[in-house]
Amino acid sequence: MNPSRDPERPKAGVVPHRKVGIRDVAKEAGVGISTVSHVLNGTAPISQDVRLRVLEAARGLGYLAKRQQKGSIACLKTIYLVVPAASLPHHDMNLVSWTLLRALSRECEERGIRIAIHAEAVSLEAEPILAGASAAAADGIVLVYDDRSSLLEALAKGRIPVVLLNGEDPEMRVDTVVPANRSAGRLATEYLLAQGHRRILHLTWQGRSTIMRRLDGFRDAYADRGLSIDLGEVLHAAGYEPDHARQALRQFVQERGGIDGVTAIFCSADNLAIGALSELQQMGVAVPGDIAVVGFDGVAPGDFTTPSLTSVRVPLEALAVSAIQTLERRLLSLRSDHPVERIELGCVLVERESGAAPQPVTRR
Amino acid sequence: MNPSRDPERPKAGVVPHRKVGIRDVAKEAGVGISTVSHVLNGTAPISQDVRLRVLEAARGLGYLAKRQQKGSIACLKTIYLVVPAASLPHHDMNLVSWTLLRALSRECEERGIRIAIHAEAVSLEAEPILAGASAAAADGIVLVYDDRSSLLEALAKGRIPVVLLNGEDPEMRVDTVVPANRSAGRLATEYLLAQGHRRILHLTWQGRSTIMRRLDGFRDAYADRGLSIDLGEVLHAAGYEPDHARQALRQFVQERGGIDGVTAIFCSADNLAIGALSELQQMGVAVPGDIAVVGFDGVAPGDFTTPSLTSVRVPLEALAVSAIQTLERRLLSLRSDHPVERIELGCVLVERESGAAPQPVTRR
DNA sequence: CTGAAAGCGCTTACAG
DNA sequence: CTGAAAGCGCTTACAG
Repeated sequence: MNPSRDPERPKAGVVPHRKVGIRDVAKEAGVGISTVSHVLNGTAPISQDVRLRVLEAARGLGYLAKRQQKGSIACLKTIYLVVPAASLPHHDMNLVSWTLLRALSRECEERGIRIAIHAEAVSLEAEPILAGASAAAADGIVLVYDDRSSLLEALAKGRIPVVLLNGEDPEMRVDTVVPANRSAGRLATEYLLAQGHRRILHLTWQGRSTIMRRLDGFRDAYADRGLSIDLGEVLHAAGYEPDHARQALRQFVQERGGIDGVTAIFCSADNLAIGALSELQQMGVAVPGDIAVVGFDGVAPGDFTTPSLTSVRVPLEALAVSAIQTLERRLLSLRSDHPVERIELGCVLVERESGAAPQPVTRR
Repeated sequence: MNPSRDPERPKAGVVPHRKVGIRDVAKEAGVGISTVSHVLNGTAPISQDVRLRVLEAARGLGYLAKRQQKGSIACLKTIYLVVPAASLPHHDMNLVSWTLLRALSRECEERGIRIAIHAEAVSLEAEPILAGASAAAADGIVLVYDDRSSLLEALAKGRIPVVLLNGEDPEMRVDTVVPANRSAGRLATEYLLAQGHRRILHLTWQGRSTIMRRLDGFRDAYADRGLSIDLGEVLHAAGYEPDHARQALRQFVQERGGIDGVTAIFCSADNLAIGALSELQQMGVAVPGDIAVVGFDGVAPGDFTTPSLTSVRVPLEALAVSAIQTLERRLLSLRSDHPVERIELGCVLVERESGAAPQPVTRR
């Protein structure tokens, strides 16, 4: 109708909110300025029709989001970021960390939050962390990966709110934000089971609590279909790098005198999947023809490998945003007795070549 | 200093925000009105000292919370509340439901959100729910307890956002808010283990997925101390009422020809604990002298039983608030691809008489 | 780094 | 149920 509008495009992340106001929304929705106000505040009975039109416009223009954010910024000026240096070097795990940290810093930049980074001595200890956070006048601490119980215990006793990102606190002393690892592990496994695979190898490593949840999900999927978990097989690599996967797979084949009936491999990290793919290729095994491969992380671009890698995508951007929001909420309700929160964000399976069914069983 | 002030009392829930404004905060903090604005928006470099004073005042007066809420109200006008009628009658489970639903309706009232209740035919079916929500012009659906996979599947396909409260969706199709059952089950068990108990009976029933997580936590606690889970014992009652607990316990004693070395009972609901207490009393067993008893829910007043019941308190009010907030966030980010959220809220152990150590082992 | 004053955006009686 | 106009609260140059 109105030719001069380039209509609603929130575009996930790139919100162009130069200065959207209530008047823009009114114009967009074709109503009066006060009507918008009434809709937004529920201060007058508005017809369903107009109400939805206004909300639609407000959401589309990013006004709703803008208004939402306004309240929060207040209390969070500086965050103290604590990351084990050990998680930074190395291959793709690195890519995951890197993407997560970039998302975190982007979100902070957008909101004008300063980030102070904890310079780690040898390993992360509570005292220097708390001292550092204090010195940096930080309003909150974002702790990534390291979820040793003693560390969490000590940090929780400090006066600065802590959010643990990508780690687990089974004793719930600090707020936590993690991908729904267990649920996603199950999802990936079920994807393979639905294709008819029964003997699936779960290739993983034991370094991190969160990774073990993917194994839990692997087992869940079998249990859910009433299948014996003994049909599946769990193989622990010595680490999370492609070479570790190769070694583990090679040894497995050696010990069993072959692939031992396995028709699919579900890896707990893309890195491992990359290693598995190359080892399989070397063994002359066709993927996905002979063996299907599914990864986990979904950070690397899809055509990074041949065949392209079917993988579970972890919502790293959303995790970063959620961590900040959780910190904000905690700051907002300080001294009130709001319970500790654990937030899990769902992952989605990105279907590409490596995990495809040998023949189209499900559809056709 | 200022004699006319009745200082900050956010008082969890009963926020008396008649009309707190930026000027109230300024007066409270003893600064200019624009300084407050600058602190809240980060629009000028403010000294750490003044900044903290202002934030303190803003939080204390409930201004921060008020401002936070403002943004949200917009999109959520009506919620469609779906509760299995079967969960409403009966004893204490009832008390739990009742408290949860009251918290939900109080929160909605405070925010001017209308609640439309789904009138259930025989059992909850997706189609009539979606139709009813549409007819009620609801902006979102709050589904309580019922987490059958087929129901969630169908509801997730509707166009109205759904939040599942006190239920589980392992496949993560809808946003979920639950108490941290597993973590709390572990907490309660660890509390008993720390007192020296080794042979603990977990008295539960199999009706609900969320309740089974408390059993998981029971096992976690043993595993965490490197103790064999065989030391513990799991007893499934036929239902969640006190009588079911009594029956189950009686049968257990009969079969084993005694209490079989059990020195503590961890019940997955206060209701069961109440039944256990009365059965133990009838058997002439002293609580906590001979056997310690710990419940789960923490809704009933502490002196409801003799001895008073040590129990895990589930944060029902916070759960209700969180469910509404989750719905709001979903509405705010509609059409953007924000991942599905699962939120767990931590529970705390309320120590009273029934779970006390026979002799002070831990302290002294 | 802080505040007095001008100005703008949103809210709020009120009319239709 | 909707909008024009008055008014209030918060923000924003700007001075010190």
